[in-house]
Amino acid sequence: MSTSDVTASATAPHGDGVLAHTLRDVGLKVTAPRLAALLALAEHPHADADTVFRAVQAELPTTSLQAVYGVLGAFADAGLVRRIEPAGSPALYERRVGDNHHHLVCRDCGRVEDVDCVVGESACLTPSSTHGFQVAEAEVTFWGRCPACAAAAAAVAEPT
Amino acid sequence: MSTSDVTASATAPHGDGVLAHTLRDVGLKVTAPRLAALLALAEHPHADADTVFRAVQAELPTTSLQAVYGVLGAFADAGLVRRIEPAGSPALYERRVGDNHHHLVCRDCGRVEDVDCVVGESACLTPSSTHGFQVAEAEVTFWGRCPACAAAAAAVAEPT
DNA sequence: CGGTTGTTTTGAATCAGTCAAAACACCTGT
DNA sequence: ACAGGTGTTTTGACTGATTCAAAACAACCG
Repeated sequence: MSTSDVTASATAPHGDGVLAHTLRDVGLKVTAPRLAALLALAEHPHADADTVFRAVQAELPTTSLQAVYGVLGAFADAGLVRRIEPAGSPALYERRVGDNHHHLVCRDCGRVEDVDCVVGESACLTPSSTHGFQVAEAEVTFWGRCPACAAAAAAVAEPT
Repeated sequence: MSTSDVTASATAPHGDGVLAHTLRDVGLKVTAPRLAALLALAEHPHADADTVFRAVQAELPTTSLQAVYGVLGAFADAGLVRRIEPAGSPALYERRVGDNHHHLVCRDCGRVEDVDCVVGESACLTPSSTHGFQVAEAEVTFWGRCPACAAAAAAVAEPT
């Protein structure tokens, strides 16, 4: 069985499920590639364009990579997904949005985990000096080593 | 007059000034492109590789872009400069290093300003949940609009 | 069910950065 | 002072991620 059965009705080519409503609610047309991309993002909470592409392609083999870029761009513009770009990685997309959470990134393998805001929204949004900037958002990235990479590094250092 | 007179002595082809010592102190050979790059970074506190390249080229026309990438990479490895990669910009290099400061980035024009750490080093380094990661560093980026872009945006919205 | 508008396909191009080998030059030791 | 070894720079090609543009297509409104 596939991950989602797209039931066609008389008026809605791609069904009327939760995902379809999610799209319509932000004024986007409901298409198969978009539904598949939403599903892919649900399964891969921090996916790059290529990961989404491959997941979408598994269900819809004719989908092009450019379509995925278009879909992800539309999602980001609509506020449906957040786009993050950790140094050294391609852009990642996540559905968890609007809650001011931050990220933990492994320097070795690039793995990303979510972290709730440390010091509360207001402190996060208040730099000591703004240089006259209108500050809209504070983005926090914690860099470190994930458990797997820490274990691998320890094994190399102490090969017994 | 040029920005720096490189005085050749019997033993040191590229002088023995402060910048040369900076390089020797971290075990790097002193070369003209490296001195020029250090100067360029002093004049442009958040410069991308191309900006450094053009500044170096002004003094040393034969310098290649790849040399600049090499120089900046060597500086970063030696801890002489910090490399930041704000989303949507190419990598930027800055000489201010080791003081855990953060950045204010203009969403419109990409301008970058330094900001001292908001809540103190320890709080910055302590996420609420680490998912088992060994956290080494917290990077904070404040996104907003610089004064110039805010004024430009206001002028468009209110064209009178 | 037809038309409009927005989406996807197709194909090409750009930008930032990396890789590799050969020419070169800094620095050490004599 | 000078020659050698090692690290740097040049030269040239190449990759990965993303964007641009035009034509074919499909969702949605009436």
